[in-house]
Amino acid sequence: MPKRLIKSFFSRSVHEVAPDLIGATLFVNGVGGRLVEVEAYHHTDPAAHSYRGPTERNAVMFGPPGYAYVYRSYGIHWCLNFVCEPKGSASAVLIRAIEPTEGLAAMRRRRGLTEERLLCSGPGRLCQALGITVRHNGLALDAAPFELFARQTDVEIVVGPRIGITKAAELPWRYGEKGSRYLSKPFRRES
DNA sequence: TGCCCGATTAACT
DNA sequence: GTTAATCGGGCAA
Repeated sequence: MPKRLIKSFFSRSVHEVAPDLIGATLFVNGVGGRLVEVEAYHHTDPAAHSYRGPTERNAVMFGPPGYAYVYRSYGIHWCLNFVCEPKGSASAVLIRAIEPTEGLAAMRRRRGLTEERLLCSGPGRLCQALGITVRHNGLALDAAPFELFARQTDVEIVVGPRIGITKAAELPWRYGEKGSRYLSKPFRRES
């Protein structure tokens, strides 16, 4: 029986939570799969939305851990984050890619695609496939429509610089499952 | 108020 | 490899 992730799981440093999320499973209304790629955003990090202090958009990041922070990216896409650390530290993990296992038909309908590998391989793509929008902003991760379970087997984790940012771009705060076909982009070294 | 640009994606060449 | 799509946050004026 898989172990459900509860709020205490998220009440730690983003740098501990992020690698621990690789191999965990996420479902939204029963649709989802294995997390294979995430990135850590710390409040002292110039690339983090919380870096310049609280605003209407990032308010959830300043609340307690174990909640979803959803924001619009490039005016088009939605991106899903998990708030971590003690309340007020305003740090979060961005979910970047999922290996789809449940609800493939619903994902294909939402994405208008048939190719499985591209269904959830990117932060905007996975939100579209799982039906995540701003309606999910601020919802608890241990209650419906979310279901989040710890990984049950060991995984090999690779680390690298984060994608698509200009500030603090050199920090190796991107985590992925070694060799996964569902990554948004390959990691430079997989050894 | 106006302007710039981003934790992106897909459709181009 | 390049670029358009599209919108709200953040900051200058």
